Amino acid sequence: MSPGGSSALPRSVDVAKLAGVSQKTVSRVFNDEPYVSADVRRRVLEAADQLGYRLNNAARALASGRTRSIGVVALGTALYGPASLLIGIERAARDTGYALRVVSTVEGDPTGVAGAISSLLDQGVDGIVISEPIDDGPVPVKIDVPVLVLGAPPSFSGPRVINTSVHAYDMARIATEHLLDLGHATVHHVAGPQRWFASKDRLDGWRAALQARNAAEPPVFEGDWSPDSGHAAGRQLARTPGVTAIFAANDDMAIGVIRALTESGLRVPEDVSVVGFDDVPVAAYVTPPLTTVRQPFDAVAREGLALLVHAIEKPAEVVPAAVGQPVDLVVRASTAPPPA
Amino acid sequence: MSPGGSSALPRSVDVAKLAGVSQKTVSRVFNDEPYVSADVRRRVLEAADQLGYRLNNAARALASGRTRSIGVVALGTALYGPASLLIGIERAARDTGYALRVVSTVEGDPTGVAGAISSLLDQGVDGIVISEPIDDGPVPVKIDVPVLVLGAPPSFSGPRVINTSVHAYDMARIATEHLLDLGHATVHHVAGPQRWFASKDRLDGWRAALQARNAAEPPVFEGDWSPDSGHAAGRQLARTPGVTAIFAANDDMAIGVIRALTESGLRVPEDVSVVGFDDVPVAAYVTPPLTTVRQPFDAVAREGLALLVHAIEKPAEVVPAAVGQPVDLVVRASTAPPPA
DNA sequence: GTGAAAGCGCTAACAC
DNA sequence: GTGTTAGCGCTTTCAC
Repeated sequence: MSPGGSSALPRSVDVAKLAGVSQKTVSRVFNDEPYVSADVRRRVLEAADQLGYRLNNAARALASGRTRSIGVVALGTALYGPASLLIGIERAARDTGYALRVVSTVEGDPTGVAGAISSLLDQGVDGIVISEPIDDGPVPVKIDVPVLVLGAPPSFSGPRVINTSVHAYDMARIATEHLLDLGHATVHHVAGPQRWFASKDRLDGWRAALQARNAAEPPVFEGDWSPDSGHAAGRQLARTPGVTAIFAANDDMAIGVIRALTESGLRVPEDVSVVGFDDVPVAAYVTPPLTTVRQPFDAVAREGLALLVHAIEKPAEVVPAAVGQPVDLVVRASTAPPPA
Repeated sequence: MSPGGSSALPRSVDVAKLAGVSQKTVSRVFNDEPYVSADVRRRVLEAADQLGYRLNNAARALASGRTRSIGVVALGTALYGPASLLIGIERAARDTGYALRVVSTVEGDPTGVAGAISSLLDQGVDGIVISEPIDDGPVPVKIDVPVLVLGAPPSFSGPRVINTSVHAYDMARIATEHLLDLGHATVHHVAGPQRWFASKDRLDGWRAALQARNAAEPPVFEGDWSPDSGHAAGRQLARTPGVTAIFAANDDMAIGVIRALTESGLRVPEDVSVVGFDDVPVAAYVTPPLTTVRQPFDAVAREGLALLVHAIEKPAEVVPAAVGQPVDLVVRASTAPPPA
């Protein structure tokens, strides 16, 4: 073996030499630029293949000033909603040709979202997605790339911020109306943590539905998305007279609520109806099968990413508004008319 | 506004100028190199802060040949196990100071894992993590960085491949033995897709437990991790005489199985015991609360990442073997002795 | 259609 | 302790 022999990775000059063209031509081929003859293109590709050449992304980023990657601020949780959304973002990003850098906000980290954004900016990204945002106070970071906020009301604003909503508000409203339509006098709500915009949205939707029907607004229970917190709320609700309908802000809490009701001797849906939110895979297989709301994570991610890429690639143009995505109420067996 | 005025991002020379030092000194400060006087360090930091300076990661990567990022090949699914593992990886990576690039293998993509790895290599990573690997055939990519395979037997091998196991084999064995210990003559198994190494491991553990006790090995049902597939298996099992104990390869399928049994008029656990795998959050709140196996995702990710970083930073040294992480059998109410 | 030269913003190796 | 000099491997600009 010659010293340093075959270990060094080939560079575009090596490909150029082998193909008998200039280095610039290799660059043209790898960037799909026009004005390269079919013959030259083929020769370059062949040489590259033979050498095992890969474009050096760092050099490309340095020279062009663009990283071709998007940063995601995710939540460090395996909750069905956030996890599904992250997958949708990954898929959508790949389709647009952007790579993904992911940072999670840590529970209890004082720097929160701002720290995550700062870290992404350090890494170098052309745009940022804030997925399932939580209200973390102001974000004191100078952000010089477009930001997409997925699923939040426009409270998170700025010069280059794009907001899309997952229509959680409408969905919560529809879920609540479903219960009202069945004849329930009012609907109790087990909310998520109020720092999450998703929780606020659902709370507001629930409230709006009650107000539109002049239904009394009972006190809200605030859970933490866990079945455990749903269970705790359910135990209290079971002791509260007149509770016939409950809307939980996610399926896990709904399942906890149902268990607590059942343990207290109440039947679901004969005595109390329960609606969840998310349509987790097991929702159809718990007892009773859960009426819930299905969110179009993939479509939301795809629409949002398209807008973000637009903002990245055409900074001068105005970003079109998000259309929003339709949602489904999935009626199963956990809801029924109130007891006579 | 002066044209092009304040929009350009500051570079390290700008900081150097402002602080009255050389550009190299700025570099030293930002890389925590020794031999910088406290006074100079402070001045540089102040100047940087004033200008809003950030190190340009692309330039750094180009000059140093290291990207300080790790690529993850994830599965494009919100399944609890894979999602939890991904979060664990993100957390562990952040603690080691590496950034994360994520690519998912797409269902039905012919390039599969190889394509994902290739994409990461294009993006530029110092190491690769293959999380929850599936058997995707050979990987015909020349990989010049260390690779960590999380949770697979060493079938995925190569010069710089590190294997760690989540001890799924042992866990499956313990789960099966739990049922045998309760007095069941044998245990039926609802497996995951056999392309997943995780499924194979669990299947092998189950089989080993049966063989060690000379229990008959009933035919295996292969599901796809979904409650739906568990439900289908459960319907068949309900019709099969002599079924008193079932081990499902994940909780979702276990929940589907339980529902099918219940629909067929069988009681869990009085007539049939069911064990799941994962300990999803709702496991304690379904009916009956599910006996299952809890996996130490965070510890597994942390151990694996530590080994990977070791391999990245000390290429010459031998990577120590993975110790493996302890696991828990969580006994709840879905298991009991067989009917008399 | 293709090529030559310049430079992106850093780190590496060495000098002082 | 600090500064100087060369690149890292591309893209950009402009010439032909």
